[in-house]
Amino acid sequence: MQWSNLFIPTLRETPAEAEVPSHRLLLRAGYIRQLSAGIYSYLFLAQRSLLKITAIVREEMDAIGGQEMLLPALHPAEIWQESGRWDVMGANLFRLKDRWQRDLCLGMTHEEVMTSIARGELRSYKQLPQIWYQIQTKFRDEPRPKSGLLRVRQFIMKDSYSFDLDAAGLDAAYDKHYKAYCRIFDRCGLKYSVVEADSGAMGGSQSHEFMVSADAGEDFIAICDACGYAANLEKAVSAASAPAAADPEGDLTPEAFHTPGRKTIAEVGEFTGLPQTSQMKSLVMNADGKLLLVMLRGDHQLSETKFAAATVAKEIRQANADEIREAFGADAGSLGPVDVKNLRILADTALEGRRNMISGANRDDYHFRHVTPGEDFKAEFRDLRQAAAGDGCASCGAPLALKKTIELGHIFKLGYKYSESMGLNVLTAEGGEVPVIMGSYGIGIERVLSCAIEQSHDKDGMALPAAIAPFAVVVTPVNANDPAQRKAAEEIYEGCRALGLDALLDDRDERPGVKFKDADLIGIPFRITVGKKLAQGMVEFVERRTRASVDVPVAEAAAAVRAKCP
RNA sequence: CGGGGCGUGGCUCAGCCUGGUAGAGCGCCUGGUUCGGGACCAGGAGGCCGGAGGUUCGAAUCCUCUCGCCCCGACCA
Repeated sequence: MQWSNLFIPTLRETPAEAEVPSHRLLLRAGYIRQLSAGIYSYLFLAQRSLLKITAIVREEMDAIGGQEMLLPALHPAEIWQESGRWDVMGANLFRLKDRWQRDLCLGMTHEEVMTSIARGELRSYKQLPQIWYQIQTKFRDEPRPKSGLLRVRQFIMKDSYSFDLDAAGLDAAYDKHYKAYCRIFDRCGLKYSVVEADSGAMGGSQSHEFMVSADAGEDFIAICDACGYAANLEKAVSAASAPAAADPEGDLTPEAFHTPGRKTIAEVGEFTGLPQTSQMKSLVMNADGKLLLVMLRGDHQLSETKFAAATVAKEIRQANADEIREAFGADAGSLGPVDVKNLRILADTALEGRRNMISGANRDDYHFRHVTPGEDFKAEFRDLRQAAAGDGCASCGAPLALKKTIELGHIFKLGYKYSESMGLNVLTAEGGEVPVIMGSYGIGIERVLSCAIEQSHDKDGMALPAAIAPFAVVVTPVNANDPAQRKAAEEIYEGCRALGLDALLDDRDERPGVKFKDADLIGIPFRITVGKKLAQGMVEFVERRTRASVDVPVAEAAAAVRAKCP
């Protein structure tokens, strides 16, 4: 294509609203324009890139036997009510009414629709297994859209669903997806980690996330460089670091002492001269309306995900000040586990075996010293804390690192959640009726592009992987008014096209600086510059990422690009 | 939902405190000179200052309300 005919609205300056690199560059490079908060128009360049990404996704999904469909974005409330998610999803679900005042919503995922198709049609084990997928626009009324295309209210997602007779079948479908996702992200030129994840509201037993490390991300993962263990921070298991000070020996009795105005762990630590690791943190939680006391080491943080899993509660939150006062007779800041009779107490495993620690005394402005978990109070010991940087890896003991990441893809073993709630059953060989076991697998298409930019950019712009760049190569005559340059550039451009390359001819009557800057900005991986060396029959072949430049004869330029592209 | 910030030509911003009906740079259009990393000269187009109401002889500027956008936190497959 000829640049002079195209709509590529590059900006010299960064629009004020953009903060993260991918957002800045998508705007500056003329890929996207914002219509409203979290809602973007994808212009020519973005669309080309997204089409390349979806083509790769399609190829790999088809390769594992996936069958592409396209399902409605507009759903009747009934199917969401059946699965129970009409209520669970709350304000995140876009809801609307039709002219008859019937409730509808815009699909945020498609488990319900897929299951409703399957239950009408899948009747026999002989029809299993199935993998169905689609590439569809999804809608989520995010409380806080942000960071360009990273968190938006309308986005494209590849979602697939597997239907199997039994757990072994689900394992196989899950494994196929796992491998297909690796191939997809490899082909897209991304560096990523696969981590164990919480299956959360989706239900189900096993789940992995495909994460790209980036400062713009909003998820944390814990990762062990030594053995490869990696998990979402919500779920990561670790060996707690050693306490900073040894516990006092002996079978000591809790002893109250006055701590006027000392409420936080840090304040009590300063007051007692003891490190945070010698203290216990008492958190009061409300799980489905019941209060629980949670004990953690002073320097640890509660993982609400682990807590929710331990209590099997649907709704958890921190208890409010009134609830705390009523149950403990003291305010937060002076709470502790000693003599707590009527509440269930959960304690983190890092407290198991510790002795003679500090805790609140359930009396304002008093704490206890010499509190021994298991002796001075009874508790159920569970892994409840969030892993911290420097904790030991649970598998090999090497220190864990925390990384900020963007979630690109997520695969779930759903189990029977939807087949049971929505009545998707098949007959077995024995003639009995059993629910179908399902899996659900998503990829955020725009996030692939955003992550590629986050991973591959410099001060001049994007440096996209060739597989997903809107064009593979741009042919740039330095002086568009020089007939010889023009002719050579056109020949090379046609040569590239003949070799099946997506080529762009920068035929604009602009100064060379402008053309180079724009080419760098929009991230075309290769550039052929037709300039003064044309007199010797040579042109320059420049690689965007490395800036490496080699002179090649005009007749060989197209082939040189071809050799570098996937 | 809590906290903070911002809405002035396509973009970046000044003007607002101390009211007198709008500016710069970039971009855009025309002509000319240029042509290897965002050229130069000359001429030109483009803004009811987010919206509504109020104060005032007079509001981009002061007051009230409202809408929108961004950031931090909470929340979040």
